[in-house]
Amino acid sequence: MSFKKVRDAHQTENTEDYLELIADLLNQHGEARIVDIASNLDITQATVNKTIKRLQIQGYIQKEPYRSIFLTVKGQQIASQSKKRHKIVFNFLSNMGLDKKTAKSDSEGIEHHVSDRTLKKMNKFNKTKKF
Amino acid sequence: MSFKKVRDAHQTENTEDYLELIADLLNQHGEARIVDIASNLDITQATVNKTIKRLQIQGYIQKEPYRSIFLTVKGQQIASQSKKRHKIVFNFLSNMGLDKKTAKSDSEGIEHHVSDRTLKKMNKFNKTKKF
DNA sequence: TAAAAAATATAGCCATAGCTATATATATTA
DNA sequence: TAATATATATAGCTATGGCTATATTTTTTA
Repeated sequence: MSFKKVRDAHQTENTEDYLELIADLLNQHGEARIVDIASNLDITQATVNKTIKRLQIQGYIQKEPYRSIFLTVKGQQIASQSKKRHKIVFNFLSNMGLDKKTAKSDSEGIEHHVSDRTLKKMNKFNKTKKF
Repeated sequence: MSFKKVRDAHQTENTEDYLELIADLLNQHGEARIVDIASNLDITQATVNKTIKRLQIQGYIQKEPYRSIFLTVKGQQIASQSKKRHKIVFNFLSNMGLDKKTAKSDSEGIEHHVSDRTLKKMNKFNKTKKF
């Protein structure tokens, strides 16, 4: 038994949640502000500020002080992969017959722990309704 | 969008991994030692020692210094619930047609993020091969 | 435009989970 | 039984992600 993969996933999980959300905010409102991220994630602005700083250092986002947030190419790639995975998992859960709320909430947790292999199966099922 | 549930799950995730593993070790070898947990989780004994102390303080395990580990009733309950969830998810992934290795690895990540509602659907599918 | 409100930033705190290095206790074996 | 090996414990470090309180900057509005 090895949980190393699970732990590694955790390291990137928060990053993926942020980047996916930032991409959504940029699409929906043209900008992503700390205050919006905070309210969406239900955490304080101070916490968001700190994480944003890390994401910036790690090269996922680009930002000037007191200005709103943009994704780097690296950040966009992660965000779009993440979004894609999220959609497949959400659709799969929905196709299983789960209500929207459950599918939404569970997919947010599960998306980070699904291998490409499993994702492919889910995707195939979404399209053909067969495994 | 709210990731609060995801974060709450994280808090208990490591706890569940430990308790499930300790239960397995107790079943298989009659005792659960720090050294075994460390090798199973692929982390150092020092880290295990620290976490074990937390689990003890939180009332999940019972332990004397330099002695092996036992689960409290509270710990046993968590371990068995966790094991049950894990099995359902693993079987579901297997039934989807995934190989054992993938099913094992993905189920370890997914088990902590699956709601009761989703679990029921998976269980039903495992039994009837239909949703 | 000046005052008030909102957003952002910073400092300092906590808990968790990793690590290495080292000390101590227990078990094994020569 | 004494020496060695193994297991456990502790100290001290890092990074992360929460928090509150407070400062600063930007935006809004009176």
